[in-house]
Amino acid sequence: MVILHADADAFFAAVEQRDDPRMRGRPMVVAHEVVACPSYEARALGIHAGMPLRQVQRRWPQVLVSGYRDEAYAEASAALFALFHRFTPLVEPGSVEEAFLDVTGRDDGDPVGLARALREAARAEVGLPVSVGVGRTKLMAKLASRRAKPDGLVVVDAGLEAHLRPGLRLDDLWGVGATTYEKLHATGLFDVADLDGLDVEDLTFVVGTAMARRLVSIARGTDDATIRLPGARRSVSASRSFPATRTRSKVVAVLDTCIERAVTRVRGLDDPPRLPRRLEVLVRYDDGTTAVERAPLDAPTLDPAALRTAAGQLLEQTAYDRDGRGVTLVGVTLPLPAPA
DNA sequence: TCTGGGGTCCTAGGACCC
DNA sequence: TCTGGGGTCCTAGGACCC
Repeated sequence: MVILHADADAFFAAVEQRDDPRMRGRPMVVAHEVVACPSYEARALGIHAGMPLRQVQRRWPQVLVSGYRDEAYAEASAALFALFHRFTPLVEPGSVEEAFLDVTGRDDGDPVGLARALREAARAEVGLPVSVGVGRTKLMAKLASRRAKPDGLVVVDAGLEAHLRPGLRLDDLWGVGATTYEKLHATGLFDVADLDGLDVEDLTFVVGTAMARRLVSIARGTDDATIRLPGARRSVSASRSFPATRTRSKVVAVLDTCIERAVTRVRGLDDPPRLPRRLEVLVRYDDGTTAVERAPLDAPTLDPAALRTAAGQLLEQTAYDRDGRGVTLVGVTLPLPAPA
């Protein structure tokens, strides 16, 4: 198997730098209140996603700021995926900016040449830097692309894989987050070599069945190289953060905007559009906690007025305006039924 | 340090049916 | 009338990803 992991570098920032010559080579961020994506030049200063924009502007006045241009990102993403599909039909999206490609049998025995061709085409035709990792499994390709960033190419061949695999830290594994690592750590397991000789039953009581199977297959080198083609979208959500507020009209106005955005995106998905049967409202407070309220709709609908009414009721259930905390984000999620 | 604005998948448990 | 076994569907909530 030959798997590529192709990953556009600092995607949102790179699109802005491509389209606006003044941004090129400069520290800049795509942000709205909070940094969503810093350019590599900005990262070099110590700026990272999630920083409040005001803090960035105070400390680094030279940093340029771009707002979001959703349409430009969607277009760039589509161009990227069209390019991926020229190399193979077996493309598994990871996000708008990255994908696994199974190019087994398509590389003329030269995976490096193929990966180079992909990077060059992305640069020439889409105008974006794309890092590529090559490996025998998705995990190895992903590790390789991580090492390749920014704007690089790394190959993990069989020899390097055999060398690397046992020493991989469990919290470096894609799919193992803080919670799972904590459980493994508490059991005395730190790296892949520690899994040697354990089987699924041994690990199930620690991390659950699905994770136990994954870990055992990673330890044995039989982990996943299967490309899963994308199915229909399962949900659409829209949210917006803002400086902490307890003003009801402000919160409701932002929520209404989110509903409009989500409805527009759902309509763009299918024709005729799938109608949500439920609605979720998300509220984040300035103490960092998050509340979600959900309820079935009276009838499946994309009518903004009906959704606003339902969302308003859910918002009231959060008691957002009565407990003294400030609200810093609101959003809606529309879960979508499977296509007919 | 775990943010923002998106998403997916897994698991547990309840409802309902035979 | 009650119990038990088994299957499916749905939802809530958590973990994880970029």
